[in-house]
Amino acid sequence: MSSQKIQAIRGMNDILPTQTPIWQHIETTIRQVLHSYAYQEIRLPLLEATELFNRTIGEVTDIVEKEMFSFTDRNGDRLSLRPEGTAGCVRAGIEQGLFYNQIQRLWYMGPMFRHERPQKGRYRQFHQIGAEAYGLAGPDIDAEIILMTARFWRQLGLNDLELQINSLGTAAARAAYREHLVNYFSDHHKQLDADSQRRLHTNPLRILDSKNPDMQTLIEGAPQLLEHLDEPSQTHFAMLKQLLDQAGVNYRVNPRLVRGLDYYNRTVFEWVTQKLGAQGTVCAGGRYDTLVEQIGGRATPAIGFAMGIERLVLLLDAEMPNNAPHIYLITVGDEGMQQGFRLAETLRDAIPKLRLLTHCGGGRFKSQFKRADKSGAKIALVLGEDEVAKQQVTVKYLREKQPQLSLAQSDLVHYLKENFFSDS
RNA sequence: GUGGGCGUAGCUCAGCUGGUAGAGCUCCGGAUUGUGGUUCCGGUGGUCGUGGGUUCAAGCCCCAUCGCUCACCCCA
Repeated sequence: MSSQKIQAIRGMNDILPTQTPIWQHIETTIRQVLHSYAYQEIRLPLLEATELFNRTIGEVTDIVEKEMFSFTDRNGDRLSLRPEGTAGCVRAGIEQGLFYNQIQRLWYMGPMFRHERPQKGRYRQFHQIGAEAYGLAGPDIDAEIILMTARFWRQLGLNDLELQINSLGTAAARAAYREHLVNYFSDHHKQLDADSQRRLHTNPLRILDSKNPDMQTLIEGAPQLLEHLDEPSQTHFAMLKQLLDQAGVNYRVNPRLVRGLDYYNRTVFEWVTQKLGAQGTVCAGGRYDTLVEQIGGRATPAIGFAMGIERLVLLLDAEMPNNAPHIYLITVGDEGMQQGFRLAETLRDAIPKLRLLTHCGGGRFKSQFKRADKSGAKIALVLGEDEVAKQQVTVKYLREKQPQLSLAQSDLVHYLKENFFSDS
């Protein structure tokens, strides 16, 4: 590779035709489930004022300073490519009055951008599908959201994801717990690794997430958030678990499941897999009752989640739906080509579901049949000199032992409908 | 930002102690003048990521640099 060759931006991937069928399959499946819960699509800009993200995640300086795609436009405004969907959704909801004494169940889908070092399942442009419910404070909507995600995996045929849930309580309860935790880890300061000593000052809850094996016994002994929950949060969490139990959804309460940002409260959940290396979270969600107010709206309870499509693609890679054409049309000579085009358009008019690939570029029968085979088509239609002269078409089966046959061109639509598309 | 692994044909990769660049797949053509998939034969395709150095000689050794990848950090 010459260094002058123009390449894609690091961490931004081309999704090639071999991959798009699985993307389409995931998108349509998830969309269908979202509609079955009566969630409504919202489409939002990819670009927002940097200030919007500063307000929501501003307390974590690393994210704002290093991990967003931000720039100054010609007017001198600071803009950022959206690193996630919630901030823009909340902004739009406030701006358009969607939250004013209203309940909203919304979903979105699209690319997000994070300026991080790429690794497996983690890219600079990645794609999320998310859903958010506004205006509901109770555990019932938490359960609805989680049940909906469980249905996604059933519909997609993913059965080895684990649901982990936890409650972070209220901000006040968490602040109190945070003090307990800091005291505990400070007492064992010498056992903390360098990263965790830093976290002690920046985000002590994150120490619980440490991957360092040497830290695990210390973490086991740490005070647990669930034991320091305020009473209403305990009730809320208990009811959520009851609703999940009733629905037959399995889960594991993971007391160490925390969030990097402060605006989360009460319910948090993740669907995780062991199959994707270090990036095992396929879907993550939680309640953020203070976020709307934080961005400048009236206090509005909210819960939402987002899932990474790339990770679903990695998990579902083996089972690609078949998008091969049904029919490959072979023609020889100018007359054949002309009749072929007319015939092809007639077929597409008559059978909208038909995937018909018309040979282009000329060539002899042999090479055209080779391409017909490679295309994956079930049937080759042949229009050579003989057929043209008789207004016929030859039907040859490429995948099964059946003698080829010749039909009048005018009978072809009937023949195909009869044998392959009886329902259309 | 930090650390490991890897850059050789469109793809997957081999290349010994430094001695003229290889295979499989793909693609094109032929065996078969209107019939694919199996088989056989032939062909196209390379600045060995890039730049420098050592050497009679570098894909291989040394330095630098770019890229990919996995992990750490972070995780909205």
